[in-house]
Amino acid sequence: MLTNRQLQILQVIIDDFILSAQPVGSRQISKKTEITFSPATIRNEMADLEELGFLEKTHTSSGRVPSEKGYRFYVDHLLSPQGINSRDVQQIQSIFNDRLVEVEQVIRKSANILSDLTSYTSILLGPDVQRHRVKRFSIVPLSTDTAVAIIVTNNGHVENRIFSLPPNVTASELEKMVNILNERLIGVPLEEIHKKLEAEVLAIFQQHVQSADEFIHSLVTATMHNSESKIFYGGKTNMFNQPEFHDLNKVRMILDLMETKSQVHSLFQPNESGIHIRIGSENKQLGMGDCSVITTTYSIGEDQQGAIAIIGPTRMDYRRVVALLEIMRMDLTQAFTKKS
Amino acid sequence: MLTNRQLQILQVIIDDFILSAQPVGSRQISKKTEITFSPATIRNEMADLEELGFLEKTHTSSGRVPSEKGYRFYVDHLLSPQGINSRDVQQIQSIFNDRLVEVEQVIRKSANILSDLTSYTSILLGPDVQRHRVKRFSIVPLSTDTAVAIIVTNNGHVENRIFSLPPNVTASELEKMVNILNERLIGVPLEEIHKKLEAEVLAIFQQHVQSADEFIHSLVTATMHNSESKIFYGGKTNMFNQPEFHDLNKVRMILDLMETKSQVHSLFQPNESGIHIRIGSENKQLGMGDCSVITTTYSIGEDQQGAIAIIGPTRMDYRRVVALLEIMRMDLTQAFTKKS
DNA sequence: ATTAGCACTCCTCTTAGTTGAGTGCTAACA
DNA sequence: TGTTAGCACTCAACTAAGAGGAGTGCTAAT
Repeated sequence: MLTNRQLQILQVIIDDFILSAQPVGSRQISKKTEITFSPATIRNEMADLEELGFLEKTHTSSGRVPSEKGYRFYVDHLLSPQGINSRDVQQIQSIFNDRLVEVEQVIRKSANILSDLTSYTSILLGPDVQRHRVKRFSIVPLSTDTAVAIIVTNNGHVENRIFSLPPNVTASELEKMVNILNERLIGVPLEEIHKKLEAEVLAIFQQHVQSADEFIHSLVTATMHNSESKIFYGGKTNMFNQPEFHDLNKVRMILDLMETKSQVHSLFQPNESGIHIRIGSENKQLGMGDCSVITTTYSIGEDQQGAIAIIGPTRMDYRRVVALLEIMRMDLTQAFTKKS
Repeated sequence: MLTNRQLQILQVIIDDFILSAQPVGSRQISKKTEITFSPATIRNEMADLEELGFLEKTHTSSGRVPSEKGYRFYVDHLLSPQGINSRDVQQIQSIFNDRLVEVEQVIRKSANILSDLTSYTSILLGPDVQRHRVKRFSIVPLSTDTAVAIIVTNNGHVENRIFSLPPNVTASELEKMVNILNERLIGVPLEEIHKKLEAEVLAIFQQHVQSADEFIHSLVTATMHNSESKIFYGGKTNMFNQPEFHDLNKVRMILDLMETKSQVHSLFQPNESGIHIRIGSENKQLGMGDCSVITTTYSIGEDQQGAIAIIGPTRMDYRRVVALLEIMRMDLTQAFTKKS
């Protein structure tokens, strides 16, 4: 167990390092007003903290730098909630000033504001389209053998996909099919459409139209690989400001990661609420060893969730980011549930 | 006017520099098999070429490096067309192997292959949606005061926008209006919809429904700010490989530029066909002073165009890129006009 | 007109020395 | 016994000087 003095010193060191990005020495610490003991004492304590694994040295005669374990302890035990500057709060509120109707717009703006306020990179996940429910299904023929299927969801999201039409489908048949589809699919979540098509709709189609098999098959392939939730970025190049990312290779790795949808999705905790922090090597993605990721979720309507991630160096201003995410999460949730 | 020997030397220097990124000296040139004269002679010629502005030195006793004027001369007069490796051609053809129905998919894949083959960054512009023509217009109400307007175009593209519904619009009124809209708008290019709405449709609406004004107004604002042509990127971080971009700030500028739609659009020549090359400071965009941009266009259907840009260092392999773009442009044009 | 030879330039790399921030340890002190 | 002053030691960062080498420009010979 750490003594109070050790806790205090650890806190001061991490707070200082987060600001300066420089190894912090005993003399520097002793100058802080809240520190009443001498550099020598501090050196002894630091040696102990290092032995316990909370601090590291970059070389034998350098100041101390927090280790991952140090950061972990810091965020778990030393992170007193921070009040946020009212100017910042105002800026967040400004997202909702101009009555943006579309969810996308709000999220896009949120991403930018978050990256501005943190000076890190933000990634926001929009609502999980797979869980939207069908509001209307329509089919618009384009040529003799192709048509576009359009699904409007309860949230006003529109999915569309071109698919190939079996030969010799008449207009009246098509109309009939669209009617059946609407009867059967309204209220069904997108992720279940293809099951529903095969389980129920196929049988009905077979009674009414020719080439039902092919038709359903076409529709199933068209609706199967439906889009995942959309990804919005803010401040993609903000990490260039951080001294720890002055290395081109690191930056490249992270930028490449952000171009890959599956990798981006892997940054988020599956469905858990609250704020999650992953520090350094706790991130398993290639090239994220020097990053910390703070994630949280927000609600959209009744049963849908979006997610927020902030990516920064391990030397991230955890306190500030956590506070900002807390506000953002609440504001977004409020904005999106009030409405629908 | 340059002598033949000067032309030959200029060509060799640029070809060599494009490959090596190192200033090239007289001895190095004299070793090439096609060069029959001595280093001293070459030095004299180089001094002349420098005086004429085609070459530069990085310092008094360094080898020569092409100047922008040198590159310009090179691409204008020394760029013999290059046959492309059959393996590369094959890879380009592979885009069209698997019958991708959707234009977007083809373009996305093209962007990736282009950046792979060139090892530069590629940007592709999809068709100019504004010039698509309305195939079907429909409106799906979401709540009492909002609805989503959906426009399917002749190419199977789907535009949709949420707009606010005037109070007290009945379902039958809505149906009536959609019918009128379809009668009047089918075949109209998206860019002209709002004009048409105000000029023709408004008058008709006024005869049939209440609150026609508001309704049209809502629709106009919804269709006014329609999406520009979609942008597809390939190899965004490829520039990290180029030694001239080992400077974080340069890279950052370019990456930031690529995040800004208007900036990206400014990279493209307005509508001119053929292949265009802008070298170094011929690019007016901030941070593009060390880049060259090669652009061209391809056709989609009868009257629509997409565009391709390759961004690399001024020390770009112009010959190869031009040859690749030529092929790509033709293949895309062919693929997209055959179909529709 | 071409080229060999040579002095000169200037980048790059290495080595050595200096400085300064910071540590660990010992001994003195309250 | 916990705290602190003092001091020797370490090591990164900076500076200066020198060696090596690639390349040039000029002159004179071919």
